[in-house]
Amino acid sequence: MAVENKRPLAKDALAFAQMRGEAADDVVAAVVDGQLKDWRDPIPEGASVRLVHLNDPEALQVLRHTAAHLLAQAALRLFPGTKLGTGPATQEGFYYDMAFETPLTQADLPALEAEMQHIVTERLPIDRREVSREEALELFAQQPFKCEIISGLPEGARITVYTQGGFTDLCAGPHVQHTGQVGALRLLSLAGAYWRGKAGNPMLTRVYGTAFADETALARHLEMTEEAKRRDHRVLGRELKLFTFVDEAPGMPIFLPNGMALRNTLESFWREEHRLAGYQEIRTPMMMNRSLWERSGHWDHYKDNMYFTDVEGVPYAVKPMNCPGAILAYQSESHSYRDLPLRYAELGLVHRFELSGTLHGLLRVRAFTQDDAHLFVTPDQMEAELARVLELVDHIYRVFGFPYRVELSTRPQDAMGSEELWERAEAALKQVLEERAVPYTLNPGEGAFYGPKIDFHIQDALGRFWQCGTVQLDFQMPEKFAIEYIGEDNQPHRPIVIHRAIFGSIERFIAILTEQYVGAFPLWLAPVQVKVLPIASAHEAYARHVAQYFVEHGLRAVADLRDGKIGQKIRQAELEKVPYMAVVGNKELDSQSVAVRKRGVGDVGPQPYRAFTEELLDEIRRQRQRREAK
RNA sequence: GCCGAUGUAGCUCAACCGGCAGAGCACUGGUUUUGUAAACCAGGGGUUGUGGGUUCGAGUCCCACCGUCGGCUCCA
Repeated sequence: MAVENKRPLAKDALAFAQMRGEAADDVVAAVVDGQLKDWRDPIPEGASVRLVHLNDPEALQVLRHTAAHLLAQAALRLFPGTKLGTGPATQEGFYYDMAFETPLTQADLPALEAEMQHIVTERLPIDRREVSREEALELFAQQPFKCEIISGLPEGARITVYTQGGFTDLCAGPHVQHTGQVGALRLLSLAGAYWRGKAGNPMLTRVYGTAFADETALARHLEMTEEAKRRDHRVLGRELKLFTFVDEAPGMPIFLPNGMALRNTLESFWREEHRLAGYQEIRTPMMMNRSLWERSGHWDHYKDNMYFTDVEGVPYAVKPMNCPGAILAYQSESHSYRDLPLRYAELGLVHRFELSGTLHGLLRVRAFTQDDAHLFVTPDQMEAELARVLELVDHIYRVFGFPYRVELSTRPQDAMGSEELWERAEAALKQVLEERAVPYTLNPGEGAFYGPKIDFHIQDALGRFWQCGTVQLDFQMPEKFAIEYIGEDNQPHRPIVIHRAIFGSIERFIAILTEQYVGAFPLWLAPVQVKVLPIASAHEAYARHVAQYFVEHGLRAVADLRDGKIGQKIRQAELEKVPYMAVVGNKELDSQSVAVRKRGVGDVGPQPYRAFTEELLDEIRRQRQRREAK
């Protein structure tokens, strides 16, 4: 039943539009003093107002929120007895979490979508009403999840319900004027989701969909989703033979020669940058006696994510982190304050047990290599050293051209150590960020168990953010292991440890690189940099000679000596996304040259192969040292 | 781990209501000697993820386990 407003609202956005002599039909919300408001909200005297029309960007979230209500309404029409959870709009569309009496399957989606379309054509007006808590509880007596939400609302909270046709939902809004304004919608997928996102709660069925003002915009969005699939690093990883996964080692990638070439390039670049930044490389054991992990606190705080084994009755743990090993390295000799800051870098392969459902290609694995480092510093050096780390992170990310986002994560629930030390550590990280004017967001309660951290999230080509770099302050490990240095006063002092990683995990970084470049890696990273393609078997020896010359001069080159036509060899090299092809036939043989073909461009003309080599080497140098002019 | 889906040749995918497991690409052999995105002919390749069950008969139906995919939770 439609609900009438007993008292007409003061002046709402529609009235406002009419007052200004504008069309009000397609007004779906208003931005009042910078905040998105329901069009039904009264507009206070003197506020700054911008009307949001159906085709404005802000309208999308309003329209999608309404689409979620359409979904709930359709579900109740088709499956009475369905219990409703919540149904918000998202970046990409909307979803609604519901508990169905019989499990919903993919096959039910078309009928559900058709019912939604039907409601759109009904053009049902959407009315809002404010209700008391008692009234709300009565209204949703059949909806236990809604009752839970209502009961959880703070005293005196404004409770609103929206009604369209016979369907009423508890909702804070905003919503469009009538269901006909949801111009184009599509149900996409089904998933399970814990009620209120808590693992102990019942699992609801989440139906995902998306909605737009019109079909054209929807079609464009679906096309972009298709495009996104082409960039998936798992697909590209197989096509380009970078890595593979086997059932025998879930979540543990096998790096194939191409992936290994890419990886080695990243690692040698990383080693060089760290050498210049004053780091020394170490390597620590893959597994160590369990007692070490008991001492470090990992046993208490990280046991569920670790792998264990027994050798001759001695319990061992496979390392999930590199820090204890680095501490042992530090302890191998006594240190003076003159040694500090001491920077131990380690490309450390760690194993972490992750729940099976969370694995995702190279982005989420159970075995990965952290480009780790542990910096041992005096309290005085802490801030300068943190600043140096931020600079190195920035420097390395610039080479890849990634924009990144910074988050400061603070004390978690199961934190180790005193509150006072935590506060000091958090203050130090905050200060360094603020001094350098790095924009960051606060992530309360998300720190590591031994200290707060600054995380670097890199956006992939599809706009998703992944945590890569991390800088963590640790006052705990030095205490646990009682490490020290001799100060100027000839007395022992406790150093502070800074843990940090820049790629984060080489595996994850490679996944992001792959998606970023759609597999077409820049020359310096490409697994095969140049492929020599002989026209006919008569040019085989020359092709081999040229390829060998490339290899001897530091290029990753191969010759395609198969019996086949040049067109076929080119096609294959293009599909393999090899940056350069060097075609050799009679002309090239006579002039000691190669006919250069550039990936994605085509034939760019002949060149003496020696000069071509120099050009490639130069291009590689430039790419590897790319700096943004400051 | 949880919810749902799914698993056929190295890859992408066929195989009706339960009735002889197939194609393209890739691979191997041969023919061909080729000039900028796919030459031609032939051949090999499978205990249909694993283990049970139903049935005269299972890729197909049922159960369990494993992997994968989409999410949730978690995280580099």
